Amino acid sequence: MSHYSITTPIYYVNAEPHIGHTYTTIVADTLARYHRLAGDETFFLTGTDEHGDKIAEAAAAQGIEPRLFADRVSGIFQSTWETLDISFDRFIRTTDPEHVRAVQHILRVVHEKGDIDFREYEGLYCVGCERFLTERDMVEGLCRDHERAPEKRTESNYFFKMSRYFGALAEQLDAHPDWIRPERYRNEVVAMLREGSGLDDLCISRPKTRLDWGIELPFDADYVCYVWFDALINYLAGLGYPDGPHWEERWAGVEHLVAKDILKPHGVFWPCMLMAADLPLYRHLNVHGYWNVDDRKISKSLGNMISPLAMREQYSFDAFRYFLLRDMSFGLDSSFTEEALVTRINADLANNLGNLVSRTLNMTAKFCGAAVPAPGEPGPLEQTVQDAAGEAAREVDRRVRAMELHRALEAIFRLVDATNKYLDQRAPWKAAKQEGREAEVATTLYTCCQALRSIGLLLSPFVPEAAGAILERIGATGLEASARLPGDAASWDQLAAGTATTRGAALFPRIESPEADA
RNA sequence: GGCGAUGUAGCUCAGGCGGUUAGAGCACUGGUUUCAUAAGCCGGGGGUCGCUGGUUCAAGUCCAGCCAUCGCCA
Repeated sequence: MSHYSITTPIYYVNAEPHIGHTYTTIVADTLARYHRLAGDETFFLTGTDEHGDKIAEAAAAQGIEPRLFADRVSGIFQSTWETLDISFDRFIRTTDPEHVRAVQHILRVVHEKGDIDFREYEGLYCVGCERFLTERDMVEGLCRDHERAPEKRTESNYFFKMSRYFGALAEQLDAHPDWIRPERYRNEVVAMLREGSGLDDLCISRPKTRLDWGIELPFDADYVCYVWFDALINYLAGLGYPDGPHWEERWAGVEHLVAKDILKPHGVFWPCMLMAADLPLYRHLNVHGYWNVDDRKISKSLGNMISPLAMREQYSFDAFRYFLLRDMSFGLDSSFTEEALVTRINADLANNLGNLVSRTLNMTAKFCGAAVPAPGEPGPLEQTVQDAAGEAAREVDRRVRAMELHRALEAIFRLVDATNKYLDQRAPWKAAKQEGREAEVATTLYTCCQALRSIGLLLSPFVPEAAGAILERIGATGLEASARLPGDAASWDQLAAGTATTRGAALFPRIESPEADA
């Protein structure tokens, strides 16, 4: 039994779920569902990141405790994913006791190893920002945000001596070219590690006098752990580290999924931390691009964040899922527009897939008594459909494992096209009007039902609800729970003749008014 | 300023180690069908493969320079 674990980043609770969070989560969900169907022992981890000054400030602005604020927003994330039927196995919060314990455990290990230093430094501190400023925070010596002069201050903090692992990290990147993928992001990390790129040891603490909303350092009660050293460890804690029953197997098969903005922490900090803690590295870091909306960056002020619940309300969540998975080339940026969404839904889901389901089941009802017909001997045309199913199954498997979900969907739709074409070639609506061609009609519709079985299985990780409906209508209810991919999607003669079929309403109705606004 | 990525039909993208008339989907368009969600199926138009120069018998495919866009770093 091979293990497969997939993680999303833990989402920072300073915003509610939008298209960016949703994309990452859907990709992870699709991968998790695929690997479960492929027979892997699968674990899907997501959650929320809740510490830090931004949350402390946001809570203060509302006059509530940080914990309460975090509870609220974290609750929104969790319930949103539940509403959307995201199949996560664990929703971890950085405020969970297990997480706190794991962070303190790693801190202790790395500290005892001598990889954490206490250093005093002097810098320019802005009282308004409550933090030290860097060059880029200042304009003509003044704080960019507060337009006041920062004051010189000294402070002491703990530093993770990360730089001592840069050599080993560079070797890892060299030895495993696809460890960080797509390649463009691997190249960026390689560049970060080159001499003179300015990457240095990592400050991992804040004095409690300045920030107390965090995890206390186990070796100094005056400090809390800061940002990445806290957040990244969720990946271990969520799998059961350090003393849960399965964390080692789960960890051995772990795949991280992140957007490109957090490449550095995941591509550099995290592997260095793991090496310092003498833990194995993750299997892959998979990096995707940004969704722009109407060709602009998403932002609170523009109000173009795109709520997944609103999309579900308006188009069905499967349709939205399909669009996101199909229209973004994994790794590249992509643009969301309502128009592109509607075009996709109509062209692929309504015209090709939905209509195929509809015409197949209508004719099965009309000509075969609403039951899977008993097929006769398959001819060469039937063979082309079966071949197309086999090819789709193989290609989907390859593409999913290479993180090319958009290409996997493309492959499934080649099977849909092949089936539509086959149906036209056989034209059972004509044959049904002629004497003595009943067997041919039965074979034709049986072949279409078989193709729908393959399509339904292959599609189920991508659009679970719609795929389940397809299988249900051809009398294979729940098949996706027990099937094995890719093999079962290519196997033929699996439908029992006589099983009742259902016509059902349009799976994906055409959307006629593209001017609708979300 | 340094490093890197990208630039292929109106749009979104494919095009392992260079080799017949450069591909797909969408969009557009001609035909056809009626089982079906006015969907399907058959056919068609449309590209100086960013620009310039070079290597080669042969280059979107290799090299150099330039332009544009973007990213990372400083």
